[in-house]
Amino acid sequence: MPTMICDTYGATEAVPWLPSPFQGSFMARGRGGYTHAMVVRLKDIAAELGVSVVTVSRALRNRPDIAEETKAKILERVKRLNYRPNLTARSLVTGRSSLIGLVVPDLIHPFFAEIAKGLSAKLREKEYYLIVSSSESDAQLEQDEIEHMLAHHLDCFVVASCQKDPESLRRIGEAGVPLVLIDRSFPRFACNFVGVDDYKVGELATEHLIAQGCKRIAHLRGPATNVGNHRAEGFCNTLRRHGMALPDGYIVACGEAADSDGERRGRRAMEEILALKPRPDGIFCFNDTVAMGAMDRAFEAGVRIPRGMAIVGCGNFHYSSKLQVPLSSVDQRSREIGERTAKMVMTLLGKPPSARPRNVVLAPELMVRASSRMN
Amino acid sequence: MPTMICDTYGATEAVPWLPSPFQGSFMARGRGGYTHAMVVRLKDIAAELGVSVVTVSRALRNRPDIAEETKAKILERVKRLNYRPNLTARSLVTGRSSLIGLVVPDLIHPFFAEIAKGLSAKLREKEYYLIVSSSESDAQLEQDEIEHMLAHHLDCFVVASCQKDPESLRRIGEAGVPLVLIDRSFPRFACNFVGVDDYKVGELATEHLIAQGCKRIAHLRGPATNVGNHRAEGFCNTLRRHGMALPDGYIVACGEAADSDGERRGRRAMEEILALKPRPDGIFCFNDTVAMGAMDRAFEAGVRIPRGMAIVGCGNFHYSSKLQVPLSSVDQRSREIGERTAKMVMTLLGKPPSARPRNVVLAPELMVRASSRMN
DNA sequence: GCAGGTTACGTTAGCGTTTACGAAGATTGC
DNA sequence: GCAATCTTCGTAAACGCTAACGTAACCTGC
Repeated sequence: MPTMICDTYGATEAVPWLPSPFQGSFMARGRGGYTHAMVVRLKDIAAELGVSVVTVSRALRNRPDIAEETKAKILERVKRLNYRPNLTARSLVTGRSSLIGLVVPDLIHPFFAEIAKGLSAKLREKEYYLIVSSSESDAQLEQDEIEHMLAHHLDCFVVASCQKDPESLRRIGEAGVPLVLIDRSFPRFACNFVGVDDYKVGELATEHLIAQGCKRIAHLRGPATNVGNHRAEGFCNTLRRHGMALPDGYIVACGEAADSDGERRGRRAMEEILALKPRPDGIFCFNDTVAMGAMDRAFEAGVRIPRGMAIVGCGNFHYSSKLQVPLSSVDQRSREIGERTAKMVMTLLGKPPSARPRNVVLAPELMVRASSRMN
Repeated sequence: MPTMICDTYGATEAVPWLPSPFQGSFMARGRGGYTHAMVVRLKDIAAELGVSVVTVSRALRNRPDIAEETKAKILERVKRLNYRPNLTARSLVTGRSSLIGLVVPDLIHPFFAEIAKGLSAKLREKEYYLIVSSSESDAQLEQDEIEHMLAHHLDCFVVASCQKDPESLRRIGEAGVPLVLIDRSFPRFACNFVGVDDYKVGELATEHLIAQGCKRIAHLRGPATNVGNHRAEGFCNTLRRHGMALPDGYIVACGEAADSDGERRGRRAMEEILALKPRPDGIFCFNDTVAMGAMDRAFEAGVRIPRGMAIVGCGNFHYSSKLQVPLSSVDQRSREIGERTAKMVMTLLGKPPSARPRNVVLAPELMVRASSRMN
């Protein structure tokens, strides 16, 4: 009975829509829906106290031009009646919604989940909220999502884009909404950006493998985006700087290598690697999922890790340290990306949209584990 | 240089706020902010075509009382001018925001991340959006978040609550907003609910351990919430049904056992287990994180898994299958919870808030892996 | 005692959209 | 051919809030 569904579970007693503590002095919100709940408005409080709506509004927003005494009286009533300002209405007149849009390729991916968490935590302090959308690494879907979210008049967009071409992202700017790209940037598209230096990622991993004594280092590379390209460039240049060879077939493309697919692609890539002669003794993988698949396949072929082949991944996913052979990995500083993004968003909200784009580029950090530790 | 931050990265060419395709026929949005972008309104389209605002609105909402010819003309212009309805304004008058609030204890936790993803995917189809908040398993924070989110006039709340007492959740209902609890319910609080049958979770895991030949089964139990209690009850009753003993010390409490903490608590719990005589030969753990910590500690003590001790976790986290000894785990059907929740939310939106609460209870599914497979 | 300032409010006019209602013109029925 | 309907549109009012301005009342200072 794998999908049994029942409809009686737990206690079924009273409905949670209890009668309100205040006695129905305010009636339902007219036309909109069926809402029979009592929603307190500025008008209600004003009427009760015999002051004007604006005065109540002033008290709530802590404006200077109101007597302390009146303010106290109003705030007391506000609290007692459990008044909540209608942010929708406020938004309509102020032009700010206190909502930030976050679009990422995959919400489950620990990297993006962590960013979302960091971002959300920081924004909360300023009473901003996050509208999230997972684009499933689908460029068209991402585009549609952004288009729809624009209608909600968000104050800022944060996007880890999977577009090939940033053209559709311009529309965000055209709508007058600030945009922060995270993790992924575009070659000829100047834009606020928070992420890690991916060139350094490649450099760091490769330097490490060289330091561990690897002589023939291969790279399972990612897609032809900025991220994939920069990591590959870092890899190549580091080899060159050390005067090391980069034979044909030492760079295997794994494509998108999204979470679900990465392992399979890693396995296939490793098969190509295993067929090489001489066989590489160090592998820098585009991400940890690819690395996991590659490692699995190497095990099956009887390769011992790290002695027979050292492996370094990328992303420092949560489970990487818990694998059979804990995986060395370049950390992407996701938490900090989230927090720094929040900070950037907050400053952006105060600036006119024409301001010069800002970049925050974090240095990656290598976590050395058993999969590449030689001593 | 662990935190190097630079400010020059990638190309810096043009600002993304390009001049709009339409020639400034509509000016900036007045008072609100500094937005110099041109936002097209109903009024603008109406003026261009010499019709009234309402007519344009009718065309956009596909109302019947409009001539096909006029509609076509309007829609063409709408498309050409790249008009987007202002959902904030619409929301103010209709009383619906097309926004759903999701509050979970931890966004990074794969279980909740998956729910968020499933929910978001289904809601997207109906052009609803998700406002998320991570409560960090802090009851007070959760309460504050909900309170703030209420001000945004969301259409529905989806909450995996970490309250001890559901009292604060009533306020959602009082505000006239539907509420769906997920994963966690409350004893005397009737409310819409989507989740897994936690009693069955305990039953399933315990039955399995018994079937594998375990004679002395212990439980590392979770918090004293519905979830923790139901799993423990399922565990106890199954043992009883099979006439098996449950000696003192065979149930060890691990408390909240949130993601970061769970491993540590698992380790500590396992220490208590290891001290028991006779030592248990099967452990049902509250969740996979606890199981991981427990397993680690057991390894250190030289226990062989599953022969010396079989272990079953709960949650079927992504990494559980990739551990040194792949962990058996009761799957929580997170993806389906997300999708079913979306479905419930959608039906709730059409109903008056007084409707009788509905329960969707999914059957858990056991994933048997090496940590408990005896044959 | 009065110009000039300050303090503490109220009045008015929106924000961009939808709903309710009304009215002109076209169409129908007999 | 005229009342009754249907079709297609417009006008007015509202949703809950805030910005801008106005205006009493009260303070100064000399």
